[in-house]
Amino acid sequence: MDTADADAAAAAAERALDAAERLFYQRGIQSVGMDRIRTESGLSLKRLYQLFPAKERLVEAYLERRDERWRRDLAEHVERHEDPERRILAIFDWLGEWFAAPDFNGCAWINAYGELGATSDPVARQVRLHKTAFKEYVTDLAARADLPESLGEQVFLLAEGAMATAAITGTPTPAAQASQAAHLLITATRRP
Amino acid sequence: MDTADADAAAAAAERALDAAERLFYQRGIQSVGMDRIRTESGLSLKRLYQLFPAKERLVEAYLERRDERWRRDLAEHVERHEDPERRILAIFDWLGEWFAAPDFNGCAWINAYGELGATSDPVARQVRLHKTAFKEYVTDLAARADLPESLGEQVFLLAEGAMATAAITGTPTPAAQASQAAHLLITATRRP
DNA sequence: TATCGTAGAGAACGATCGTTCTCGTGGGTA
DNA sequence: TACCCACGAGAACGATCGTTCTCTACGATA
Repeated sequence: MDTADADAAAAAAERALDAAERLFYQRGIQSVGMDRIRTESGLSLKRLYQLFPAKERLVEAYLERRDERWRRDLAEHVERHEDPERRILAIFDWLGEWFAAPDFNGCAWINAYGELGATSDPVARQVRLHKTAFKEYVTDLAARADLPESLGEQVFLLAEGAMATAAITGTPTPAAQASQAAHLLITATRRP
Repeated sequence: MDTADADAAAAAAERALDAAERLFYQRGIQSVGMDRIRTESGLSLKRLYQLFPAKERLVEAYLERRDERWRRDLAEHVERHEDPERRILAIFDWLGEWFAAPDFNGCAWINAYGELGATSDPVARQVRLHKTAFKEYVTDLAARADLPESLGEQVFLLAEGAMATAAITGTPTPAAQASQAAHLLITATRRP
């Protein structure tokens, strides 16, 4: 049946992406071979290359799927709050929980850019897409709180700095520090 | 003569590090082979391995030498200003000039951590050393401006976010945005 | 001048990696 | 039942990379 084939392919792609995400995020992209992904996913190498004709495509798909989930999870957390200003600060609560998770290993896109941004245009493009989407989400939250776009951009920079620093230092404290800074910026910007 | 040998070795190491820095910073570490560094430096492979017994050592030395120069250049720029608060903002002027340079390719340490932080302890250590030194410099500037350590940490996060974002977007604007945020934080923190 | 040690140029080695190919098997169809 | 094809397992291939080895030439010393 045609739809059964499509279902099987989709399920196999999910399994491939699950393994790829676990390995790429934890150990970096270049240090994980396709053989390892085959072992971890249980798929044959032939099937893997049918689904993703090159490793680069698998990397793209990994970043794309993670982007959707990452931004969805963030939005779900943020929208548990009603107050528009509180929603901005909720970003940093969520980041703090993420930083403290045992498998936290920094921002997947900052890492991927550091690793392949200079050599792979598709990867660089995927990173830019994610970061502009995240920045737009933050400036959107600012606009809904009657705050200028400039504040959204500043909060975005704080979030980026917190992610980079939490990865390198291995502590979740940058989230709280960035939250305090965002709070100060909001109150300083609120009434000019 | 003994000292002549030492001088020659030091000069050769400089040439190796010059080539390594140019190539590693621009194209990433893993995508540059030792053969390329040999060609670019004009040194023989044997001499290269006498000076740096493994590629990892050359990477360490690259990060270490760049750290010294980066922080020295920053300090020289900052200390052209007398006012302690102005000195903090001068960080972002310097970052803005750096971001606009034609060969800017992000923060060498954030990039190196994304590429090798998970697989190379010496590299991860070198990145942590650089970032803690930079953070201490910023909090020191804050202390000299009678501002709390928390402000220094917030300014540090803004600088990190600006570096990561300038790399990914390819524009120098994050420096100005971070500078505005730092200015707001300073005035909001100055009188409680 | 004859010799010895050193250094450079580049071949060679062993490992790894992305990708493709071969082989064997099992299930669906006439 | 006999045939065919699609798939999985894993070997194989070609390229690359870090590192070492070989060979040759040269310069200092007795």
